[in-house]
Amino acid sequence: MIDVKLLREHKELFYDSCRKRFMEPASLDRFFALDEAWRQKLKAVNDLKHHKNEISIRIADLVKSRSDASDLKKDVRELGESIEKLETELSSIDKERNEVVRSIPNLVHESVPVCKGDENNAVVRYIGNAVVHEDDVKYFKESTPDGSLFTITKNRAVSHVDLLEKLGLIDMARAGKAAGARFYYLKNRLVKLEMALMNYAVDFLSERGFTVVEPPFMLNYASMNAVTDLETFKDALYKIEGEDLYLIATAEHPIGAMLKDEILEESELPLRLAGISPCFRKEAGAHGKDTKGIFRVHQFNKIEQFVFCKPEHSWDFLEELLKNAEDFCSSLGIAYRVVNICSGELSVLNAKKYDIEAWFPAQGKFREVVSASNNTDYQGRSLNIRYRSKNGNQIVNTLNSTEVATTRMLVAITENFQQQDNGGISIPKALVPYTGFDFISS
RNA sequence: GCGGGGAUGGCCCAGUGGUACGGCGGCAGCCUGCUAAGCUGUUUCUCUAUGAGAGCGAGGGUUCGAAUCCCUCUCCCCGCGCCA
Repeated sequence: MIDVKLLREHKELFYDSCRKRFMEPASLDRFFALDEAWRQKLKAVNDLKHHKNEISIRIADLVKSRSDASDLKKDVRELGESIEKLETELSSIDKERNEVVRSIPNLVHESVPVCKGDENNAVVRYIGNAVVHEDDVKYFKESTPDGSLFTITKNRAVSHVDLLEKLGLIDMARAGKAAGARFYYLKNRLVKLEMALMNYAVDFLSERGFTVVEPPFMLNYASMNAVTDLETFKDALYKIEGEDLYLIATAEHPIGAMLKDEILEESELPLRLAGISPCFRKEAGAHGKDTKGIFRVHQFNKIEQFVFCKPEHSWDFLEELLKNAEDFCSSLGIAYRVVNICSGELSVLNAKKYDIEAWFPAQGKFREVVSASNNTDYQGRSLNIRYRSKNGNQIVNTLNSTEVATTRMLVAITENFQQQDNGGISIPKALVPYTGFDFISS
């Protein structure tokens, strides 16, 4: 959540941020109305309580000296009733105000392009040498900076669904029968390839100073509500029936919640954590999108980068996390572009977000494979994670970024590394030490 | 799942109905050539702040008054059961 003190003292920052997000500032107006009512009510309640405490102390004296206190007791009982009534009103105002505060989005960073729609995201850079079908050259050039390196081909790459089915590496039909749409069975060498991706990513981040963590795959309501904006995400999260448990949609959730309500030493920061977990998503709003194959699924594995740091370092860390993910893509030989997500498409938590979009030659498109966000102090405040400093306890900043989401990267590899002559898939060199083979054939 | 024990400020810990004791650590100041020691103050949250309110795992209840008594729940420790 946002800093309520900052909101009171610099309301213009928040109205400006709302405008950048193309949101009505209704929640801000509502907050100020409720806050005013709350303060008045609080003052009244505190005055009554003060009075009550004073009388209680007098009663204590009377009781100690064995005198009669029944008149005073009657007064206090009546006071108690007034207090109870006011407190009920106060807590209902407080509850609504807190809900309103939680709906106020993070401040948008000044470097974020102000506009609506993914098509207006700013292209930051393009890296690699994409193989582009001749029909897609126009789109490719429009989607990348001038002078970007690419290779034109006349042969359209086969879709991952067709190729993987043909090679006996996935079974979508039976997954549909057993579990439903957007589930999959991976088979044979594709399983090994996925494990190789995960092992490689874990080693990659370990070498860059990350502590590898396998977290709980479910969280309780309090943790989930603190680590993410549950109102927005409840349609994306699976709830366990009859239990206070939600399946995680990313390791970001349990890693963030890991330090909930803790006070860290300044010397412990920054903390670089690499979470490895399955991710469960309802994809409720994605009807009709990417319905075939394993590009958009209800369950996938992901290695996630997460950083807890001091506020003055978080913008450097956003670049570091992005670099880690970029280097990983590059090392696999996947061409990609980096986009700076525009203000209208940011989540409530984000101050700024970069996506890495890999080149998918069969689709003839750049598609999201990585998302790197700086949530500044927004998530840290909801989680109540602080660190000791000379100026008192301060809220940590949190950042997260995909390192690799396996299913999307398996699709990228399948589309980019398929062999036109023999219909097989070659394995990116960096992964061969992990797979133990360098080719998948029929 | 069953039985027993526990949860108090950043940490440790006292507290059997009268408004949370003491220690450690941190911070500030004093004192000594420096350092250490010592001494003094301070230490959580909220508010319209020379003041007041809240806070003893969470939520209810009894009471003028609850860390303390009662009920429900959570987590941790010990033992039993079950178990990859």
